[in-house]
Amino acid sequence: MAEPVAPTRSPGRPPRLQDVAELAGVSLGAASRILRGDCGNFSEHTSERVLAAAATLGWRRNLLVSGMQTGRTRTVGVVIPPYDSFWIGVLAGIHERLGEADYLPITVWLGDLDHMPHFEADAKRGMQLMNRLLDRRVDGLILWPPFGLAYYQHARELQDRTVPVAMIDYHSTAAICDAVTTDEAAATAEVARHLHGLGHRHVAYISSREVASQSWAIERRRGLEAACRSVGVRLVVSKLNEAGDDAGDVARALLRSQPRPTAIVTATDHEARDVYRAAAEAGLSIPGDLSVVGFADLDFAPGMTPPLTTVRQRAGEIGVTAAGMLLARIESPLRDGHYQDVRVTADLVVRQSTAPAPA
Amino acid sequence: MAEPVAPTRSPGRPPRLQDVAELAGVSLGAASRILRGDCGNFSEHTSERVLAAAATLGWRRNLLVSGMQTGRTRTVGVVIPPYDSFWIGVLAGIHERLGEADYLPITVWLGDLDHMPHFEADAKRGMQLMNRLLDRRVDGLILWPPFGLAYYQHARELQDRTVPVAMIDYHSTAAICDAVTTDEAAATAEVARHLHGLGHRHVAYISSREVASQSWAIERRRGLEAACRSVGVRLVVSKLNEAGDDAGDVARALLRSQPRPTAIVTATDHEARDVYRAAAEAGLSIPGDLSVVGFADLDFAPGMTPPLTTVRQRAGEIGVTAAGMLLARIESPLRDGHYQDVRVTADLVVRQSTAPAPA
DNA sequence: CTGAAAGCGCTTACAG
DNA sequence: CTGAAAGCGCTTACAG
Repeated sequence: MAEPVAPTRSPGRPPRLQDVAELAGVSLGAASRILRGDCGNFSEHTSERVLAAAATLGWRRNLLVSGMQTGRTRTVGVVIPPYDSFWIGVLAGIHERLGEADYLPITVWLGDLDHMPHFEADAKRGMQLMNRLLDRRVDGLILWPPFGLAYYQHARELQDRTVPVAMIDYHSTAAICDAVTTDEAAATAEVARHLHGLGHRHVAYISSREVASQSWAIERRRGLEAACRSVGVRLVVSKLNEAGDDAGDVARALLRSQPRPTAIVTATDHEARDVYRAAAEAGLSIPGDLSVVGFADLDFAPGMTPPLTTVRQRAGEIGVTAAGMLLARIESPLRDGHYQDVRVTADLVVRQSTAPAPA
Repeated sequence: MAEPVAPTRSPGRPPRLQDVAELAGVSLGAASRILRGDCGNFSEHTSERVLAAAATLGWRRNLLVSGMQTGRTRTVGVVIPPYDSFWIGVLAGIHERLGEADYLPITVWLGDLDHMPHFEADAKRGMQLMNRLLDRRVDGLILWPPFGLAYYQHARELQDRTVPVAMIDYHSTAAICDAVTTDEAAATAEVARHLHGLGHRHVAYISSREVASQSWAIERRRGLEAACRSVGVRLVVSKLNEAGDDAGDVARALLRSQPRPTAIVTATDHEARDVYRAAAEAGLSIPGDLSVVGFADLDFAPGMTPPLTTVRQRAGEIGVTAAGMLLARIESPLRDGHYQDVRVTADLVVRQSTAPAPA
């Protein structure tokens, strides 16, 4: 590959359909129909001339115009935080599925890999972001739950601009839109069985902030409670504070409690990291003195010391599914009340942070 | 936050400007001007009535239309692989800067956190992706180098559709577009000084694939060569194969070589991981027997055992800078040949993978 | 200070 | 089988 040369800026504007039609010697309307494949009744000769003319001039459809005319932009707004590898995986799945269908996602990011945005603090900004998407006439929206809830709360103010929505990781009893969630019940049952099988009878769970938009957190905790009860494991639950920033403190407190749990399960791998740190401070070895189970299988989990046993959420599949559901909804909008609610399997990945309970 | 209710679908279409004008009792043109802030010569009374009418109806500008009319969509195409935390950071910076300017990035992803795309294999697909962006009339493009090169190589076929481009991590001697790169010379000099100070005199460097689009890889290797020469450290360079997948083999070979280097520097933190593995296999301890320096400071670097000494690239700043340059170029297009070439500082982060050279 | 009219680049009934 | 015309929802000279 040789160094390319800066292109000599060609003076003209992009070619218009008019130019193509003239070059091919047909009317504007004919050219339009032929180029959209609606060539039903044109002679092959004509079709070919038009196609050739378009190729010669380098003409390409102006999607802004067709968007305006047809009301469809083949574009989907996505509001999701690029917070960790789970969400990046979801985003990748969305891009993959939408790309196949020749749709383009338009993503609005908040925060980054270091900072999970705390949406509750700033619902107004959320609406601004969604409006920027709606102003571009996206055909649908894939939303992170805090935005999803804001969207529906402001549905009135949105007036006639509402579009189909798919939410990720939010399960609503009120069925307000299509949703994809992880099968929390099955996943937590696997965790409970795994720990029980290793002889653990006294387990602690560090839950996340359990705010309304985090329905997964509530489901995950309840799932684990039910599963532990059914296999006969005692479970002590702690919840993080409103800010969700005290996992370290919670872990330290747990490790000082008497009797000390022989295993700790955390809402996500993030908190498992804090447990590792607290255990090191307390001079406890993992998994010798303490077993740890995370959730999500984030990218750093296999590299932890020891590698973390965790539940792998299928991020890509979740993204693909959400995009697919939204696409279906865009095609056939609104059969009210028949929203889909898909559960995606998660898989327990046993690594070295779990071992038989100390005697 | 109570469970929201599904909105009763309002029957109408979104309000048009016409509706606003009628409600306010002014002409279409007047309403248009007032709502775009071009209210130069309208009575305050009139302005207020129009604004009120728009608010009442929930009218919002249709950006497809203004895009078509003005030729500006306030949208930027971004083609970048979400491959690791460096690129995610770049993406976050782009979103931040573009958002401030009320522009929206439209990103086309290839690959995901697990798979770095190998673009060279599929330039045709690359052009397709860029065309999908151009068809939506993006005002500019921020490109990953392999795409940037393809873009300029196909500039002819793009005809009059070219838009301003900013490239990340590509430095061209031919100055074909604005570019942001890391200050490789300064960064590698810091690495050389650090190792020299610890007494290392025989160092190995594992370079990346040095294909044309990876100009950073070439610069990084040359920078380190020059820096080592100037401080008096012997440097042995190995390059990865075309596929870039043999870092483990290269590391193992290096550790068997005689005399064995006392330190290994790698093109990125990814290869440093392979070195850790190879060292473990060979029964060598880091940093006791071998010091290791990575590059990028990816998210997993601080969590490695031992935590990796590496050069932190300022991903967010790189993204912000690229977006800013592109925005400037969109405002005042094309003062040919005066492309900017910004170097962003990188910072050596000393952790526990480097120590004095064994005697 | 404000309105009527042409136009952005297409699509889509409707005629022939 | 193909063309002339109206229209999508606005913006923007150009008149008054």
